[in-house]
Amino acid sequence: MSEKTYHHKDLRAALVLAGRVILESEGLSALTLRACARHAGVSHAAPAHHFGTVKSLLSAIAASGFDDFVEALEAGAGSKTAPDDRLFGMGKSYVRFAASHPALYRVMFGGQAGQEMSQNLMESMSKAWALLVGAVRDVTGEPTAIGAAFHVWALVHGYSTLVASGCLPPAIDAERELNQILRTTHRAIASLD
Amino acid sequence: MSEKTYHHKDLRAALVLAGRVILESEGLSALTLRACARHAGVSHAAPAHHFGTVKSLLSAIAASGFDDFVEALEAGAGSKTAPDDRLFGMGKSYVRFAASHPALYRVMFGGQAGQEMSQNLMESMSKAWALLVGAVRDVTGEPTAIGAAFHVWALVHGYSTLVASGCLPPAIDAERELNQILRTTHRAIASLD
DNA sequence: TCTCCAATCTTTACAGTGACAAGATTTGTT
DNA sequence: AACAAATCTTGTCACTGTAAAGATTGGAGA
Repeated sequence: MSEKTYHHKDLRAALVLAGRVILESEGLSALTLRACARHAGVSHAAPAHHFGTVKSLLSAIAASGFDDFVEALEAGAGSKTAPDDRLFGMGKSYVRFAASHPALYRVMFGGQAGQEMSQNLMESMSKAWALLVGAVRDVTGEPTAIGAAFHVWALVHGYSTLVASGCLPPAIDAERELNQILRTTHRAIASLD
Repeated sequence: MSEKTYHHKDLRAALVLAGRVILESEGLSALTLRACARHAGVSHAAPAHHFGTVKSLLSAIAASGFDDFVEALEAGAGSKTAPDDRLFGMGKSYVRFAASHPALYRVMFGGQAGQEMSQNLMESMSKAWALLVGAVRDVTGEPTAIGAAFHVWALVHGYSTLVASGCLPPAIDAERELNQILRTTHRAIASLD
């Protein structure tokens, strides 16, 4: 890789990556266009042509995060065949992802989702949602398990944000509590409704 | 009220109020120390002595939000006597608050809670938590209903953030769905465990 | 192959922001 | 009445987002 070329290759991806690194290491307040530019070794105005506004960069980072998120969910379901096991695996992976990438997770969901989501972001998000609906449908047996899926989503999402924000009350073991909650909810949605 | 006095009275409260107004009307990105100062009719550096850093202002706004939040929860439980009704009322008020103050709600919980919470914020938050634990305890009959309370909290909090972020999937009626979810969870935590 | 154009990056510039320091005004206490 | 502490103002600096104009590159058509 040539060093001092005018830096042509894939700056857009490099900036997104730099943004994610900064996000995890220094927090959201340190995530600036100029910081990403420095991190990528380009001038401070280079990101402009790729992103224009800073919200656009945030949106791209969120989309990138959702891609990894979907991967994690699929890995969580894994090679298991029993619907219950698959849903439990997804739920655990969901929370684990939020816990290990708290700042990213907050960007993914905290960005005024309904407002100005890029098409790319919208798609990545829908993918995760479809994954969840499918897993819940296999458990409940309903043809369209939207209601139950939303129930599960709200539960796991809420648990994740609480954990990612450090709101977990003391004297609660995260893993154990998650198991408990998932089991209870599973019973509730699998039996009736 | 004298007009051109050196502006002595309760600037701190005025700044918090201005911050909340800006937050709801123009969003988080417009919430700056200088904007609050302008809104309150003082110089740009006036907030410094009251808050110092901008995170301090955010923290104060969050605390103020939690105070209103606790009020709303109490009003939601209202004068009802049946534990179930009280919990349901609180849950509905919880979501309604988040839906009608989305930006504020995000500040209340998105602020790296475990990190640098002011003492004031910590207390206001604990108050809401205690309220919830009490209501859940009355429903389940457990002496310490921490687990079940956390379950309910995660559920309602997740639902709220999804609604406040506009992530509600189309073809879902918010009120109706909330009722459904609350009922299902109520059955689950009231029966066993 | 050569030329020219569009995409990409750099340089320069400007308004806003957070934070700090030093000075002005007010309040309260002795 | 006088002094000290609290409160607000003015001035300043580094940093940020954004825009405009100039430099460099890669590729398409001759």
